[in-house]
Amino acid sequence: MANDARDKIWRTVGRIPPGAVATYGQVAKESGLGRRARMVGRALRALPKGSDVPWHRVVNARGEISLPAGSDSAREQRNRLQEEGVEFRGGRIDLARFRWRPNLDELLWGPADG
DNA sequence: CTGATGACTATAG
DNA sequence: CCTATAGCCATCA
Repeated sequence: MANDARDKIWRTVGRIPPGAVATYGQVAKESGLGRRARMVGRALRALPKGSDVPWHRVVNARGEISLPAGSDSAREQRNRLQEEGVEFRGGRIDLARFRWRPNLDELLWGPADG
């Protein structure tokens, strides 16, 4: 169905470990969607209310929360990230330190064996 | 159908 | 740091 891309995105976001963040473009690429970064935002917006998907671990390419400043969702995202140990400096996250590296997961945990 | 919008990004100046 | 431009594409008016 037309929600294939959305499901892929949700699965990819679900793989982001606590304390790490990924960018929209990164999620798109990891999901095999190329440059459709906007689709990622669209998919996250469509998340059901009680979803387990860690949507808060997705930020824009500048390491900032891309939700409307001051919105409940933006505050929730920031709170959750800070609870996980992600640091904000001047409203930004240092992607060099907190960016999710799927490759590193494979190196440490193995490609798919779990 | 057209045109604007948006939880985006890369590049150029 | 900023703005402008171009690419991307589902969704809405």
